[in-house]
Amino acid sequence: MKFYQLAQIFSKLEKTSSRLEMTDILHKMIKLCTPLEVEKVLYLVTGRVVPKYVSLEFNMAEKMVMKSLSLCFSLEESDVKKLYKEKGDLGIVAEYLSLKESSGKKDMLVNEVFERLKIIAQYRGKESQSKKIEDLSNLLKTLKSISCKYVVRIILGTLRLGIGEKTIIDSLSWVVKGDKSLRKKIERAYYLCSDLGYVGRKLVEDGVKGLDTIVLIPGRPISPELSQREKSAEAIISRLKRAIIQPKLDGLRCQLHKWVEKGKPMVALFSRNLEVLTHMFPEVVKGAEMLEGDSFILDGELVGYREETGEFIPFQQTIQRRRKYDIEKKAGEIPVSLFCFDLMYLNGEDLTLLPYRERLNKLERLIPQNFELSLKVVESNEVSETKEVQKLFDTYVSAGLEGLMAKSPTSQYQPGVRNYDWIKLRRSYEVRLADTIDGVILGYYKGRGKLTKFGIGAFLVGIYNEEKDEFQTIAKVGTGVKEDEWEEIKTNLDKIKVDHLLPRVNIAKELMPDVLVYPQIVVVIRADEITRSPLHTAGKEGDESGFALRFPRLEKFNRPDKTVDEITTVKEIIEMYQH
DNA sequence: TCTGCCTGCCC
DNA sequence: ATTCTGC
DNA sequence: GCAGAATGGGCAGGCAGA
Repeated sequence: MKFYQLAQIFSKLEKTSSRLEMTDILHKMIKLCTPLEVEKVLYLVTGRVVPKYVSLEFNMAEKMVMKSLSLCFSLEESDVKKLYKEKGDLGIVAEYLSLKESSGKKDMLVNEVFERLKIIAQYRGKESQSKKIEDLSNLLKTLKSISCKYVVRIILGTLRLGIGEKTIIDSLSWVVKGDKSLRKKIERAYYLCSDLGYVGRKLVEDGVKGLDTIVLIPGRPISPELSQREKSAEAIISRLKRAIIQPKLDGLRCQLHKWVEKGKPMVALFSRNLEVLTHMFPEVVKGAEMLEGDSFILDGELVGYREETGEFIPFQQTIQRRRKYDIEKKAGEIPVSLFCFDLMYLNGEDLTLLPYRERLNKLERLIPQNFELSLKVVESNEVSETKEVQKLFDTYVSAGLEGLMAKSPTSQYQPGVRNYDWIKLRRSYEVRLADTIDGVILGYYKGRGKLTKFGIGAFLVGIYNEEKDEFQTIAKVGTGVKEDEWEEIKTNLDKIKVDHLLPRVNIAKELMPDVLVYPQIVVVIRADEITRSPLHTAGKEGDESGFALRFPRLEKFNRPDKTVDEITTVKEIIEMYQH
C-alpha cells in the first residue's frame, strides 16, 4: 500500500464523527493491507514505530518539527511558528507549505515511510538532533502534501483522527468476523501483550485462533485495570452494593513481576504505561526477591513512605525517585514502599478470571502482614453501607491521603479496562474540601487542534501579592471550559488586550502568554492542591520557589461580584498551603 | 564544564 | 491528572 | 456511558551551545 492511500483514508476518517462509520472505514482499510502492513499501520496510528512497551520514542516534538519545517521549506523559524499559532496544527502547516511547492512529489510505500520514521526515531547522541531534523525534512520533500500532514502528526503523536485503541479493536473484529462480537476477545489479547501491531497481524494471518497463544507471562507487562470516578459515597454504594474499600495513595502505579530464569529469581517493575521502573526502586526489587513464591504478578501503588513513622511522602518528592542516576542516594532520602492491591498471577496460574475478593485473599497470604521490605498489602474493608464508605473516606482524607478506591468484590481483573468495577472517590471531588481560589486573568494562549477555531486554549491566572503590590502567576488553566465559554472569554479578553507587559505584573518568561490583558477579569479556579513551583511567581522570594495549583480547572468564569481588589492573596495561599 | 531548552513521562 | 463533546 | 481530544504542574535526562 502506498502511504498516499493511507493518508487519504486518514483524511476521510478525520471528516467523520460517527464512530460506527469510522470503524467501517478503518476495517476496510485494514482489509487492503498485507499482514505486515497491518502491523506497521497499527503502530503508526498510535504514533509509534514499535509497541508501546518498547522504549523507542521520536524525541521530536513541536520545536524540533518546526525546525525541520523551516529547513524543508526554507523559512525562518519565526514564520513557521507564526503559521503554527494560526493553524493550531503542525501537520496542517506541513501540508500547507508542501502544497505551495508545486513540484511533482513522489509516492512512497507505507513500508518505506515506516522505515524512514524508524531511522529518525533511532538517532541518539551527538548530532542526533540535526540528523532527525534533516531526515524529516528530506522525507517531507519527497512526499505529497497530504502525506506530509500525517507524517508530521504521527511524529507528534497527535493524529487527531478520532481513532483510538478501542475503535481499532472494533475494526479488527469487523475484519475477522464482520461485526464487533470479537471485541472482548481481541481486547483481552491486546491488553495482555500490549502490542496492537502484533495482535492485528496475528488476526489477519491466522484469524481468531491466532490470539490463543497470547497469555499472561511474568516478565511481560499487561495493561493495568483503570477506574471510573464518582462524586459521593452514596453513588458508590448505589453502583456496587457491596464494595471493597481501600485508601487511594498519591504515588506511581506499579506492576511487579517475579519469575525464575535459569534457577535465579528475576524481578521487574512497570509503570502505568508499561515503562520499565525496575532499576529505580532497588528496595522493592529486593523485597520481592525475599518473598516466598516463585512467580507472580501484582499491582500496586509505589509511594514514598517512612516505615518508622508511618508517614507518606508527597508526590512531588516520590516522583524524584523516577530517575536513572544517583539511585541509592535518593533511595536514602526518599524511601518507597509498594502498597499492593491486586494479584493477577501466582506460581504458574492466571488469577485474572477469579473474583477480586479471592485474588485479594491470595495476595494477603503471599505478603505477610509484617513484611518489612518495602512491600505491603494495602488496607481493605468490605462494606455495604453508604455511611461506612463515608467514614472511611473521612478517615483517609484526614490522614492526608487522596481519597479512596472502591472495588467490586466479584469482578475479574480486566487489563486495560476502565469501568465502574473500580471507582475512585477523590478528596477534590467533594466541593467542601477542594481548594478554590479567586484569581485574575493576565493573558491567554492560542489553542491547538479543535480549540484552534476559538483562538484560545488556555489562560494565565494570577493572584495578588500585597507586600510587593503586584500580580503573580499561580496557574495556567485550559480545562473546565465549555465551548461557548471559550468564545465568551476570548471576546472579553480581547477588549482589554495590552501590547506589553504591564508594571506590577510578574510573569516568568516560559509562561509568557500569546496575548496579554489588563488584569480585570476575576475567575474562580478549582484545584486539588497547592504545591511549590519552580516556575510560577506567586509567593516567589529570590531563590525560594513560588506556589502553583495542582490540576487547576475553571470553576466559574467572570465573577462580576468580585473586583480585582478582592482576589486571593499570596498570604492566603501560604495559609492554605500550610494547612 | 556548565546551563538552558526540549522532550517524555509521571500525576 | 480533569474536563468537555458527539454519538 | 464510552471514547477521544483538549488542557494542567513538574520531575529527570539528553543534547547543543556558551
